[in-house]
Amino acid sequence: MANEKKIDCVILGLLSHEELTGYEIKKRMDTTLKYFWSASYGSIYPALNDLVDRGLATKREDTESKRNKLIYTITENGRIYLKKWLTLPIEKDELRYETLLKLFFGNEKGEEQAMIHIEAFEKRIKSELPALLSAKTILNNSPNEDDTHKYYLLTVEFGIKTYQTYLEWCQEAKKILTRG
Amino acid sequence: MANEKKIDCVILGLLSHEELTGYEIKKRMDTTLKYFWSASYGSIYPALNDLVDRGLATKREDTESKRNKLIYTITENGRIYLKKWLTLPIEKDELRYETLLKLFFGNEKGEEQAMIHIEAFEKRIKSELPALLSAKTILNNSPNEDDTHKYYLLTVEFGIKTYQTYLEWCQEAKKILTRG
DNA sequence: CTTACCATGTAAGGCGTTACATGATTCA
DNA sequence: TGAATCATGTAACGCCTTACATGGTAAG
Repeated sequence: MANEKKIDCVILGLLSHEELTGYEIKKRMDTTLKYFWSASYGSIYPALNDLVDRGLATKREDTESKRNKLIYTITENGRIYLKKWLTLPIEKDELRYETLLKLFFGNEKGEEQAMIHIEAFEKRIKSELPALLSAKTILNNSPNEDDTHKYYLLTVEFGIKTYQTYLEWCQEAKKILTRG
Repeated sequence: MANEKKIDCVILGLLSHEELTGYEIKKRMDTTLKYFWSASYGSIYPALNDLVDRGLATKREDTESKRNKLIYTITENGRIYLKKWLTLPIEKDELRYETLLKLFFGNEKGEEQAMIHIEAFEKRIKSELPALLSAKTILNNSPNEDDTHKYYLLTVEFGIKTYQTYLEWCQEAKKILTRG
């Protein structure tokens, strides 16, 4: 019962909110979860079939749509599995920023090059922040019966706060670079 | 010439500062770099031998120490390789926080469980922050000839700022959880 | 004298991405 | 009618961690 694969848990988590196709799961990953998690089709589709095999989800064809959709639903066992995982302590929070790695060794190429990386970073963060801010507005204006929005808000708030701090750091970093 | 493996670049970066053994490289990873990068012996030792095979580093036995040390030195080609990598645009900055994942699906187990995860996160951050703060003090009081300390400071500053923000978020998150 | 740490490595296996392969539908 | 998007999947491959294996040295 140990060794819960993260990909299984994310998918079950998403399915605990609503029925979804593999394609839709990928979309959630790329929008809602992308600030703290990611996954590719190459891991999602096999995982979905695996979940069905283990009785944690069921699969059915969508008859209403014209498209060849396969809709996945979480089962009672799937919900139990998810809940169990949720109570386990966090194994790993990992941050892997190539930007910081290159800055750390920045003396080898000098200030100009370091500045380029900082500015690229700043640009990316600035471009992603609006989506988070609008998500917050939407969530605050649409409370829902179950508390899903509240928990979603927790992660959005994390994103906003850290991204704003990243931008402050960019200013500070440029100052450190150009002084001395 | 493309497809620079990150592990090679980190090692070359560390070697660009000073000669090191594989064991010492691992130590740097676990202290200095751990806030934004990590690697295990299982990737470090093979990578080191590979770097030697490709002429990017040299290996020699330490005759002075009583221990069986293998000291690695970056070569001129290694330095060229490193510099080249430093000029390439960042491919990926990745954050993968299981804490946020579990909070996102938190409604399934409720407030109490979510609170446990937030407090565990808070505790971890609080325990790691002092090392960053003391690193900053040390770096500010020991400027060096080459600018390595300045670039190191950039990443330390990033760590301090984000960790402090994480702690602020913890307070905010608890408020969001217990209200409404 | 034994615990902690120094020190180097390998093998198996897990996990995941990338690239490929295919085809339907919607929209301009 | 052609591009974008919807939609599902597989195969190859890469990269890394975990666990194992081994032994020396320093310190209490």
